[in-house]
Amino acid sequence: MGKTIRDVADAAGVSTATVSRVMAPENSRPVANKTRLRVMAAAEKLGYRMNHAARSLKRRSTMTVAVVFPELANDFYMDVAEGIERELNDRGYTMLMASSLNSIEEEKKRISMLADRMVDGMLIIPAGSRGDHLQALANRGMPMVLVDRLVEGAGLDAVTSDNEEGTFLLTKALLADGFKRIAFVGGEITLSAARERLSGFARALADAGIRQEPSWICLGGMEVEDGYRLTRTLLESQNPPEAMVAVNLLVHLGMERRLLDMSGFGSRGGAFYGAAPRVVIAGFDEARYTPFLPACRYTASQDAVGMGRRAGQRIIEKIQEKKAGRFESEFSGKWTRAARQIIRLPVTISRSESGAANKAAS
Amino acid sequence: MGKTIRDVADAAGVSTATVSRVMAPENSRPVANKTRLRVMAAAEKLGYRMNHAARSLKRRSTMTVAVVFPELANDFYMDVAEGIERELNDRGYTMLMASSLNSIEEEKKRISMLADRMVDGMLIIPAGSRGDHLQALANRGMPMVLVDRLVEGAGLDAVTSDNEEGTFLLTKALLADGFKRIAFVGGEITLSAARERLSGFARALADAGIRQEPSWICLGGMEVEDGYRLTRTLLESQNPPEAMVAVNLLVHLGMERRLLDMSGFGSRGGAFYGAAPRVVIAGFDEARYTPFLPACRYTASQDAVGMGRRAGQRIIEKIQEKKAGRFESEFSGKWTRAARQIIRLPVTISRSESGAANKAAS
DNA sequence: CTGTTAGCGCCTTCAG
DNA sequence: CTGAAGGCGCTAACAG
Repeated sequence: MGKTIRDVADAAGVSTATVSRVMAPENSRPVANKTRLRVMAAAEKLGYRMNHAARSLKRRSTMTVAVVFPELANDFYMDVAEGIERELNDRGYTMLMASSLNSIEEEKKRISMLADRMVDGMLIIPAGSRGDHLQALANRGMPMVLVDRLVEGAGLDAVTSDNEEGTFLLTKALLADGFKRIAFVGGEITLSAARERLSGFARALADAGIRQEPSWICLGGMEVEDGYRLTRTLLESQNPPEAMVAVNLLVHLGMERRLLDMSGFGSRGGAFYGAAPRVVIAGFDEARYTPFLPACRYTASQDAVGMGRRAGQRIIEKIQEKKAGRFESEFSGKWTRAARQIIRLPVTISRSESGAANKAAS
Repeated sequence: MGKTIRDVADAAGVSTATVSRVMAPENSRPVANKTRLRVMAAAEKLGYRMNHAARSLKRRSTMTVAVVFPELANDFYMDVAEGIERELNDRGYTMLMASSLNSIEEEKKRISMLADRMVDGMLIIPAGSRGDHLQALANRGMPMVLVDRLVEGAGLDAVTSDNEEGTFLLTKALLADGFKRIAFVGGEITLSAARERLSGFARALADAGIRQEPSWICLGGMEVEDGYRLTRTLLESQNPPEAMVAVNLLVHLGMERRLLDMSGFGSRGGAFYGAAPRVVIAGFDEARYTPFLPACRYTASQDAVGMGRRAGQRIIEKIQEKKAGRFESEFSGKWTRAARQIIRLPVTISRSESGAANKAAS
């Protein structure tokens, strides 16, 4: 069976308290160097492994942070995840990941299950725009920070991108290229990121003194299918645009897919995108395959890994603030809650160098 | 502070033992229905939440399974992850995910850290082909099953795809289309999946009575860059092939990317892939963007989610076998280790309906 | 600097 | 069917 701290203590000829102090240098009294070495040797020899359940029970802390994603199979989120994991690991924490399957109900379940597991804090990419359950948990003392998306009701910390600026730059770039008839495609308007992106789009048009054509604001959804559906409506209308801004990469994919289908390849072959309306797309997010999206002209990319790292840092800060706060409150009864903090990371825009229709058009 | 089982017991006028039995119906003595209801009501009213650390300490089981991936930002693995998570959740387990960053050293660290956390079992997609550390942990009693990739030294259970059959079918399809000069591109030969795929390729050629041209076996790596690099060598050789089988999707992407560059778009424009050698690719794995890969003609797709579910089932089986086994051994001193089990899921092959070069060529 | 002691919250025999 | 009692392995006072 597993060796315990008792075994090590006996083997080293010290008390369990001393072993404990050696095993937890961070927040413990100092131990004489000689003793420490003796203990460590004994532990090594016995193959002693800490029992984290016992430690957690006593310390009321698991050194674990839960991260809830709307879905796992998503390039952007997984880059964020890599960032979070690195940051957390660097600081001695473990990451617990879960998926809410894009459902608020699932999100609630997962979150309460994770809370029961005594995670020290939570990083959430909300599945929806309602955040009462999150707020409630946070108010009951769970350190929490939102990632990528904000939520209604203004209490929670967050780290996200400067979405508004992203679409602003994207749209400006299209305008600079001479496009005037520009549409905005996709966007679950209940999601903060979508609203912000639409807003940046509108601002760029306004800046250029261009009136928004209502039929070119094609909201509705953040998935591949949505881009596919909306693009058809848009391009088959009386009044099609000559350029489109995609709310995210999935919608962008759907749009490209529609263009591909409209080009008539499925039935009769021909030049690539030849028979399709010549439309250019500027899109949010980037991936290894964006060079192959023929209509893609500009991309705005977020620093996903950076976002993860930043979120990791922030949640650890909050966990430690809480620990300190608890100490304070036991001591003096005071507990000053820190102000809400929303961190926005810059996005970088770049021209797609290898899009096909793109090049053929220029 | 958190309510304890004691509070509930008092509120319901019963003993803590009874509350405990109500909270853990699975493996406990029966409780009178009236009492049960009273206890549940009290728990509800107090907002009682189980302390899992305490339960784990006592039960020596955390109802947690760790999953170690070589990397998180990978479509295929994350589909597997979704499958695992669903299965685990359905059975009351929690998934702990970690990334080995494609490094065996990191893998070792993560695994021993996770083992310390008292996970009940582990699902591993090995970072490399050496598995001594895995084997060792398994021998010390940790339930473990490999996913996607096998490992040297033949002790560990696994669930993976029928890789050999996948490339066999892919290659056969190309042959049926009349291609005879077929290359195999990419593959870290230390990884079982790569070896198996190469083997399927070779078998298809042999079946067709075609001699393998050594210079068309372009091994080396599983990443985008590898496909990019290898394709150049291959196509600029004296003796280029007319079709290529890609070992996986990342390599495939790199290959397409090279074709794109060789088509001369970067510098002079022209028809899509027009100036590039006309080559067709058959690749392993599929994604939402494969329709946009111009040279792609066939794909062999694995059931990633199914693989995850199967792996989840298998590890739970092993965890329960172990529990039963422990009981046995206390009783009679016997512990029959079950035979090794390797589960192979079928792959399905399909023609890429919308590849561009593809269509133009036909 | 080190040892003694008293639990953390829950489960599980063993009695009743 | 239910209650009483003794830990699981570790930590955090409090003494020495």
